[in-house]
Amino acid sequence: MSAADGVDPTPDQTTPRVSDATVGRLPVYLQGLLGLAGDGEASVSSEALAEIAAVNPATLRRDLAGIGITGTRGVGYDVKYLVHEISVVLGLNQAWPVIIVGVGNLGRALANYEGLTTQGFPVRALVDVDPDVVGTSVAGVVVEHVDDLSKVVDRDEIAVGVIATPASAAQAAADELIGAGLASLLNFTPVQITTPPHVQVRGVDLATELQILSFYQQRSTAAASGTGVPLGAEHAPDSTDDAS
Amino acid sequence: MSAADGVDPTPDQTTPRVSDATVGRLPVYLQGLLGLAGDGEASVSSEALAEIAAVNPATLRRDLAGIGITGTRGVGYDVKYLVHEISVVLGLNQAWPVIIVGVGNLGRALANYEGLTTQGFPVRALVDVDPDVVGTSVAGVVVEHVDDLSKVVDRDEIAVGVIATPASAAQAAADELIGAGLASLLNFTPVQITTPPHVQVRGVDLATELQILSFYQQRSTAAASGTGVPLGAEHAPDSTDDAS
DNA sequence: TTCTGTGAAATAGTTCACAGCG
DNA sequence: CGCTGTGAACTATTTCACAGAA
Repeated sequence: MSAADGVDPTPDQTTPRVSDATVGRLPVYLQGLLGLAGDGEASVSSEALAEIAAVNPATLRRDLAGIGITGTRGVGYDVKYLVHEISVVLGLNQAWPVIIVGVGNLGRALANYEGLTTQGFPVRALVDVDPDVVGTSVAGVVVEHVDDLSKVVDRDEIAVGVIATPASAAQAAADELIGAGLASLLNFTPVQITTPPHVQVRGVDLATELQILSFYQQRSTAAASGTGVPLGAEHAPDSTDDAS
Repeated sequence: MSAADGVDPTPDQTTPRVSDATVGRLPVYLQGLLGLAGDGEASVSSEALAEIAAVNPATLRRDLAGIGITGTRGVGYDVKYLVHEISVVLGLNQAWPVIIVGVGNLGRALANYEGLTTQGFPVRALVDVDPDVVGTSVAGVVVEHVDDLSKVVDRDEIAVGVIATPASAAQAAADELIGAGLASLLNFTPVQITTPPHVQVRGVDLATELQILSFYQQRSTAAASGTGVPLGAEHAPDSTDDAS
């Protein structure tokens, strides 16, 4: 029983089978490595890089071994080589043009975020529904109408769709992006969008992140002060107000 | 992380020990439940909610049981009750005032994002280093100088610090926030910041998310087209065939 | 000697499957 | 009956610990 789900005459071999957990850490390693490279470091030990990435050294070594990266015993890993290899594994040796749907506050901020372009995700297109916004230029890109989305995706060879619409329009935006042939979406709205299985969606939701922080903060405060109410602010529970 | 390691005279009992995996899903359930509540639904089965949240029903039931939430056999879970209980567990029955450090494009977008305030994370303070920005008003909040950060945190009873500075200033911002007594940080820069163990940091990094998307997109494209180069763009990197 | 690569053990998390309450 | 709550099996991931390459 290979890992394949359904019927697959070609079990694997072509598939190195990198675990999701590993994939999630690769960008962290890469980030740390870029810092080291900037400092002129030629090699790193798994221990040093693990510290930077805040993981266990064994985990790091296993991750690297798992994607076929090998170091030198007694020495460590070659920084430049590592950067290159991880980049290849992540697919960063090529550009992945991005379209942003929804040019409000957030969309505008994203369009202006140069980290995107410099990291290989050039913002090639912006679309919105608002006629007042369509035609304006943001970060050097002219905003087009969302009705032309499919055409635009095709024309600009877009690879990734970013959803920065109001929550109410998120599902529609996703549907259109998928209809245009995209299989990689990044959803900035707080709603869960549903997609066919071949589409990869990742969500970046502020509220979610904050709620998780809130949980841990509450827990640690409670632990510290016995039966703690956090901070100085004492808002008695109750009030489940917005049952919306 | 770092739950009790070695010596702990009081093993637990006070600590319900909710798993990280569960905590990460609670906001998703909550989101789905709010939608159901909005539709006027009075109760849900684990199956229905699991579908909305895209998880296995057993996982959902276990999560809920794990935080002490109980349903009614043969019926399901009471929506309003669930919303309330999850909110309490996440600590959402109180407000967690937020400070944003760095009022650039991103900081401004975050400050204007009303989702924050409506979900119990009011943006109470903004600080920046730029004298041109200090004194201006963004989203109804006057930007103060970062030198006053500690004072501001104290005055406004801030609970969460959001780092929206340029990457180069991220660590310094984190240090100041921690120095001001905060234990919950949300880092929007692409750099890994280091903090003492009692501080919870969560990162929302666009590049990381996109790199992960890139990986999966590349994998699926490769799988689909045999030996695939993705999309129409054919950037043959140099053959990085393994070097093992 | 140092530091990788990896069996093997330990942990964590998921999912099945079903007893049993309402 | 339908659907929860959970033992038990299973799968995934982490971590230890150490053999062995450079």
